[in-house]
Amino acid sequence: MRNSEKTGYVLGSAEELNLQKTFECGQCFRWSLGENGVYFGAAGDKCLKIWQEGGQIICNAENGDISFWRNYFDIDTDYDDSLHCFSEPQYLKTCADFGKGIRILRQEPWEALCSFIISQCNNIPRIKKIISTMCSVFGEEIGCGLYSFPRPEKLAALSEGDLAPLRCGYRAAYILNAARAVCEGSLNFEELSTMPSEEAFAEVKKIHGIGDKVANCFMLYGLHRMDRFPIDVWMKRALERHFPKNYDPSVLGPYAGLAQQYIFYYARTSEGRNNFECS
DNA sequence: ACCCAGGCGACGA
DNA sequence: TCGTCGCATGGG
Repeated sequence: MRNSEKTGYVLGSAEELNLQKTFECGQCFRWSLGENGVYFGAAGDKCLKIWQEGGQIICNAENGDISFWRNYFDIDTDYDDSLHCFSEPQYLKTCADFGKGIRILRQEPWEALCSFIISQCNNIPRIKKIISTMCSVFGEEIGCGLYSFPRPEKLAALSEGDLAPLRCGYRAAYILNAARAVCEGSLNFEELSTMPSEEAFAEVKKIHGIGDKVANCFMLYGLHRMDRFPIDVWMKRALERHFPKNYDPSVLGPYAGLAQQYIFYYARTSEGRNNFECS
């Protein structure tokens, strides 16, 4: 599996893992496109460089922890298995074809929860900026010029005033509250990951500042619960315009979350006034 | 000036 | 259970 050039490892094919779509579909906020088509970014306290060479995706992990990244990119899941669920309506099929190569990243639970608390009533470039500042101010250096995502223990000890440099407004109180809930044990990621989906959903929503949308995003991206179907303003518009009235996404079964990602990405890309990146 | 952004909680009907 | 509002900030 070892690539002949540099210290790169072959993660998979560009067919099954499309870097541009995966990083820019709105599920994660800490990846950037650098020189020569090389993406660099971080998850938790690990950084990575990753790029396409021919039909293959090659990565270079600073500490060589390849199993972490195979898990992160969900390499062992065959996404084609889900496609038969997305044959109707036609709009969904279009979205799924368009989004082929997107992978639902297995992000660290706290990072996903905190990121999507920040995302509420916010735009993607600004979400990225707030998270980047949060990491550089409260995280540790991890190489590549990047910083780790601050642990809840670190944030729980802070005051709202300490978060002022983030310029995240009213979300600061929600961040601190969630961090404290994690530290006190009232929000336990390991317990949540073993609970039935709806039960875990109700449990997460007990935290002040976490509603339907953030709870679903946390479960989909932070716990890899692929049945969750977050609905934001973009999804709402897409559902109103392109799906039957009172459409029930649970007909998408265990892959509803993946369908949601395809729809969100397609809606933003094809109908979007705003793009994903800063102008 | 006004509107919007991967929302949420409080409040009133 | 439903709609409406303020919340803090920045960009178009």
